[in-house]
Amino acid sequence: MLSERRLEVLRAIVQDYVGTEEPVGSKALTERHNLQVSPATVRNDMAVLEEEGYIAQPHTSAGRVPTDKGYRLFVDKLADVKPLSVAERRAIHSFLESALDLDDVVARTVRLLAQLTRQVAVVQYPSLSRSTVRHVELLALAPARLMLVLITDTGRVEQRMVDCPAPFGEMSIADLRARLNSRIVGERFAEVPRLVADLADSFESEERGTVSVVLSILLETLVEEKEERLMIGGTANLTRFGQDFPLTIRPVLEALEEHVVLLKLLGEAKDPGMTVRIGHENAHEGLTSTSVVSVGYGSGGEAVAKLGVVGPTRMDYPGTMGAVRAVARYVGQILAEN
Amino acid sequence: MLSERRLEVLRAIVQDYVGTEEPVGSKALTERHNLQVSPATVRNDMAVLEEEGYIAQPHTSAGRVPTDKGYRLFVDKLADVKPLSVAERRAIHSFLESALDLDDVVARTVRLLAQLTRQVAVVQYPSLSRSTVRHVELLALAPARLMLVLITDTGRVEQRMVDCPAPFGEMSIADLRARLNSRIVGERFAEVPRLVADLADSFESEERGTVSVVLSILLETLVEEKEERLMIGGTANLTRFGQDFPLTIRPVLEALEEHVVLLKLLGEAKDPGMTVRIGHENAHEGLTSTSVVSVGYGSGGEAVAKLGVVGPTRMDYPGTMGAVRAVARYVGQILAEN
DNA sequence: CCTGGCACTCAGCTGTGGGGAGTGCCAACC
DNA sequence: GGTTGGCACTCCCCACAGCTGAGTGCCAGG
Repeated sequence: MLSERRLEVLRAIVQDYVGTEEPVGSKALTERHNLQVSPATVRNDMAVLEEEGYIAQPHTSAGRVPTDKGYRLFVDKLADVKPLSVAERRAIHSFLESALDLDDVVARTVRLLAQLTRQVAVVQYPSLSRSTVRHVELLALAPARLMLVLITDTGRVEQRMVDCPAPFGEMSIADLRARLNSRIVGERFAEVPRLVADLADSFESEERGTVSVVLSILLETLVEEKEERLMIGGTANLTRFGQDFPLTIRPVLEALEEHVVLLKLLGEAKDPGMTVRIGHENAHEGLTSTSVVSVGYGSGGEAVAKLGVVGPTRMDYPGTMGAVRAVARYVGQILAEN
Repeated sequence: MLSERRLEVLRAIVQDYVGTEEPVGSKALTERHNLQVSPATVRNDMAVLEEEGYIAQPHTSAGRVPTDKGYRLFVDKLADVKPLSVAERRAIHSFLESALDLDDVVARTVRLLAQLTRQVAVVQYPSLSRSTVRHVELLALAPARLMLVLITDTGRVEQRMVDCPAPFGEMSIADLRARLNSRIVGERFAEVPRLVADLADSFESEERGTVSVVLSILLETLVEEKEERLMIGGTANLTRFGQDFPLTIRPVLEALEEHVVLLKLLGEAKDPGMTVRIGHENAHEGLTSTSVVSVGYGSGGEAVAKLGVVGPTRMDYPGTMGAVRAVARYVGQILAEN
């Protein structure tokens, strides 16, 4: 167990390093934080912190830099989430409020997060399976072609083409639409497979083919991990990373383009509150020098999706966490209002 | 007017520079291209080309680099679009064919373009105003709240919330929906304002408020330049740019995040065929060291939107143009099939 | 356990000196 | 007039060396 003062030294190192982006030495520390001890004492503390793996030296005769483990301790024990100012909160709310539709809400959220944190923002669309059904529409496009449109309570709209095995009548489509809607509107999408399981049985045999195709497409649309979408932004902030650049930025940009990777990353964050994954805690190797701060958001008590930011491990954790949390709250509110 | 051989020299310079990313000298030129003349002659030609502004030296005693004007001449007169191989075309088609919906088509197109050209890809969603109406849906969400859903023949779906001045009956909604659809389905969105202008008049006065709110939201959705959306990808390719990096990459990433800027950029390309804007020809200052190759795509004869790539002025123009054109064609086909 | 002192380390900057690729110019040649 | 080989010149780039200074580890004394 580290003494109180050593923790204080670690905190000071993290803060200074985040601020200056340069290894911090013992003398500078005592000058900028009133630790009430001499540089020599701090040096001893640093030696201990280094031995325990919380900090490291880029090379001999350089200052110290926090390790992933050091940031972890900082985040868990030493840092408080920094709440946003009233002005910031107001700005967030009014910016999100004027969104036109869900795409716009998501797009604005991304911009907002990127701007507030000065990092890369990632916002997942509300998951279908965790939303409820607002409406299902079936449109006849051609004699044997339908369009299936799903609308959720969070405003998300998904459409799919359906190629039917045989032509269908206008009446039977209307009938199917009505029956589908009466069964599932207001229900959670996760329940839909159960609710429509026997729907085909109640149709005449010549229509059953069409009905079952429609249903299978409907169910396909709901397959978890296929239905999830996200939007990213603020990649220009990556240029503030550091100097060496194909080495740092490239893999990150590549990882960000792989939405599947990002979705998995967000999915792994099981913590009901905020999750911070630091450096090597991220499984994906392109992201081992970044940290990911994520949190669920939702209109009611329960999260319908996640959002967060990706930035260098050397980031302002309290500020970032504050911004992420605040934005998540307001997005939830906005979704609830629609 | 430049002699035949001087043009040949320019072409050789462009090709070599694009290949090596290094200023090209007279000796290397004569070795790699059989120009049938000595380096000294090439040097004389280069001096002329430089005087005319087609090439430049980064510093005395260095090789030559094409200027924007040089690339312009190369693209206009010296380069042929390089068609893709059969295998590539087949891959494009099968990759796009398995798309589920419009979002997926656009997303796949972006990936494809980015991969083929190894540059940043930009794909605009089919413009609403240049599409035709497939269906309009009105859903009652609350006593005085509607959701308006527009579906185009290109598969694009837009939704908007409508807050009505007064509660409405289920019947009147069905009525409005039916009348709206019968007027505009199959028509081009651009015609919609004209077609619905007098629709409110035919309703009872107590419903007229709701109807006109719905119509105004409908029209608002169609306002050009507000309805346009796009998707970008392949930003990781920016890291192949060069060495100095906040200076080159940063403004480009920033410009790319400004979708408004990109839309304007694409909109400016009036050429019915392919448009290439080189370096300073791009109005936006973040993009003065990039070239933009764009082309319209569409299901029928006429373009419903544009797509293209953004890359360094030092890019493989023939190859890029070939890829952009091919992808645009296949996207058009896929849209037509839906 | 804290502190001042001291020797040591080493990244980063600066300055110097070739090496080499490339140029411009000129005189000769076809 | 266009083309060519020769030649002096320019200047970027790189490698090497020396210096500086921030920072460290260790130790002896408080």
